[in-house]
Amino acid sequence: MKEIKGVIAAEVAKVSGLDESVVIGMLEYPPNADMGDLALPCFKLAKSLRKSPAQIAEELAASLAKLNEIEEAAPSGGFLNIRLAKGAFAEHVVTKSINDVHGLFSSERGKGRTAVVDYSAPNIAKPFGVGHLRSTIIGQSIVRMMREDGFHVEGLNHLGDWGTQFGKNIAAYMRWGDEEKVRANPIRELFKLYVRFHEEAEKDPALEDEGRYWFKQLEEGNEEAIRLWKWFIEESLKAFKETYQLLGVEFDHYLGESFYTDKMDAVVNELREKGLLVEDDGAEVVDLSEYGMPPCLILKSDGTSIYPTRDLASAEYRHRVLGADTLVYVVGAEQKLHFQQVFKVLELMGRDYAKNCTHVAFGLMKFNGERLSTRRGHVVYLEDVLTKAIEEAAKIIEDKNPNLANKQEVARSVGVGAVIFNDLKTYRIHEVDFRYEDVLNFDGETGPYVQYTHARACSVLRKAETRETAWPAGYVPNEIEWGLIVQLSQADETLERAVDEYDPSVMARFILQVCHAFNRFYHNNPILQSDEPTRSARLALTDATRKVLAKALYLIGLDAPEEM
RNA sequence: GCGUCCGUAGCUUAGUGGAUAGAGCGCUGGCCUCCGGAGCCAGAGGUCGGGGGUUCGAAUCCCUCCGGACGCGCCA
Repeated sequence: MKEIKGVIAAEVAKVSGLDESVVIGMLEYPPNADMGDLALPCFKLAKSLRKSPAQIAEELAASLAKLNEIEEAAPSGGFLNIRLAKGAFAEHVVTKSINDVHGLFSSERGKGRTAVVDYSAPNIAKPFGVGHLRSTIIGQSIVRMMREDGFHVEGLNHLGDWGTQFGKNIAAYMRWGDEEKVRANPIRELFKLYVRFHEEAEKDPALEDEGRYWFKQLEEGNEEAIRLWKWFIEESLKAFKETYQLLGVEFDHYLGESFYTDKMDAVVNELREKGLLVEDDGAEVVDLSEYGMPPCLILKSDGTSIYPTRDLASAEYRHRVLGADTLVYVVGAEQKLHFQQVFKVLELMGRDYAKNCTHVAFGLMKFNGERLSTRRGHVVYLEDVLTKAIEEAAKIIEDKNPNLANKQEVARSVGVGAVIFNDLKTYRIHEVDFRYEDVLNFDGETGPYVQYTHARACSVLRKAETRETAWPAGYVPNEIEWGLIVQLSQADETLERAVDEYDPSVMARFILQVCHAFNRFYHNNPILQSDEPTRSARLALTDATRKVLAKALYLIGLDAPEEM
């Protein structure tokens, strides 16, 4: 669609004297399909051209009508409504979908650039709850979409593997821990010990000192402390990786907070040399009052570092070692101020990549309207949620398609897809209230629905018994076929907007639009029983839809089973 | 107190300067001798939180009030 908009805009630019890119931005889709395929509101042009909008629309209509790509251009109350030449456009879109679906989506805008995307970031020895789901799948989708757009992307998992909590973990394990239990169920067992530590510490405050003592031991290299800490990480990571595998999520780097312990001095020294550090209440901070922000804490009053320091060191590492010119952080909205501060400090340090740092914030996840609180032990394990969804999918498969070959694998794809899609279909800033009744409902605008649509297209093509499909030259689509083609043609604009806004929900909504259009087409137009050339055209359109859906589903992290 | 974000149908939401505010769930009623009914079609359901303003045009931009969430140094 970008291409055809360019052609139209060039012509409008020539006649009106406006900038071509401005005209492209003004082109919109009419609210009603019978008005046309594209529309240009001419009201804004009235002032500069000193003519009435209606007159401008009329004049533009006359010159646009001459273009081969346009069937009709009609002025209507200050709007210019444009109908595309359907046959040629359809052939172009369908052919591209079938033979070069990557090209349909992408013009590789990110070519030559490198981005590091930070997502998921669970805490070692803590539950991986539904709350972590958002960062994980939004991040994974952003990684895939940016790669599609031509970026070189390094996906990074910034594990919470350092801090005073590990002193508590060690202390708790030494008092009450059982190696076998931890091995069998590392996260749940370690978390149980952690919760117990807090409970007992209420009665016996001396425990807190014990926790602090063990963290100090850890920092000073006590062998036993380090051995346990490494073991907790190893066991936790094993468990996390199982979940990632279930979700189909991957990382290029696992770099925890501890990785930066020896890389922070350089940052602190540079800040000091540049005169950015000031003493405040015993701590050292960067004053940001000039920019309307509270100071950014760099060293605590006891001289130790804190998370902004770590984030500065890690940004440097991502830029220098990993070669990133673009840094993306998929982290909850509650940390917005923190990232604004860190990015501002990077700017004050003279880092030019500071302007390419983005905090991709998302809203809190609630469970049945309640806030989840790890400390209070109010967690919902993602593992349990996924298991439930997979069981539900298996039940429905048993009911609707009992002869399916690889039921287990498909149930996994569908169950996990339901959970992922339920989350990604909503604008990421909104809070999400996680409810089983919604997640386990497979009707309507859901993961199973879009996967089903893809499987259905595959089924038609299987029955057609043709390997190659192609749009018959000169075939002009009917209204319903056209509706689907117009949807497919918007793949390029969709990817660009989704990447620019770092928002997978843009892609999810595109998928729903394509699915609605395809199912409408499917119900109203016989494919296999049609005469030529209609049969070929409809098969090609089905093939095009299948290819577009498979790609788009991949971009938001869903599998696209051919049967389900 | 200051700052940021959110408020659209019973519920979940799309639309963020253009034409009659679109969907899904739930509810009511149709559609399988036909390519997969996890589907399709139709219906009921809306003071776009309230009020002011800017504009040819406002759900969208500005101001203000109300409701909710989240931040505002020694956790991350």
